[in-house]
Amino acid sequence: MGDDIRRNMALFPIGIVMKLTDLSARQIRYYEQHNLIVPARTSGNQRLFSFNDVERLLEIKALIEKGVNIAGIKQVMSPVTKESEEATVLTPDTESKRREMSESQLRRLLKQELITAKRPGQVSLIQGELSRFFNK
DNA sequence: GTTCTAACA
DNA sequence: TGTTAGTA
Repeated sequence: MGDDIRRNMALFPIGIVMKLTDLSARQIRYYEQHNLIVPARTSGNQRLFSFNDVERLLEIKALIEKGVNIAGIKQVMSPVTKESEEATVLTPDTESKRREMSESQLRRLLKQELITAKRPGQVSLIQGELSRFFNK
């Protein structure tokens, strides 16, 4: 994937990201403090977001709207890793690798369900279930 | 005019 | 989370 460089290119300032994601600057900065996103900085210390950052913010927004708190989002979203592929490949222990695989698959499934679930009647149920795992 | 950090009548 | 203050 040589296209990654484009998606990771830091391009827009927070003002544009606000319109793109419909999130407040306060929220965007807050999510950064919790390492949900790691935008680049200009020499003047101003944030520069990439397409990847915007996508992550949109996922975060979707989860927030589902009633998931920061703690929950941290567990559902994969941490900001740039060479996650390498880390996985370099794992020599086959067993631990399998365990990590199933865990990441679980996270992906859960995230998909959270973002997909759109039925009003089930949202509250999902929120209730999530609180058992994430609220602590 | 925009963004940044820190803080709260 | 909003919002305001004082800068850069």
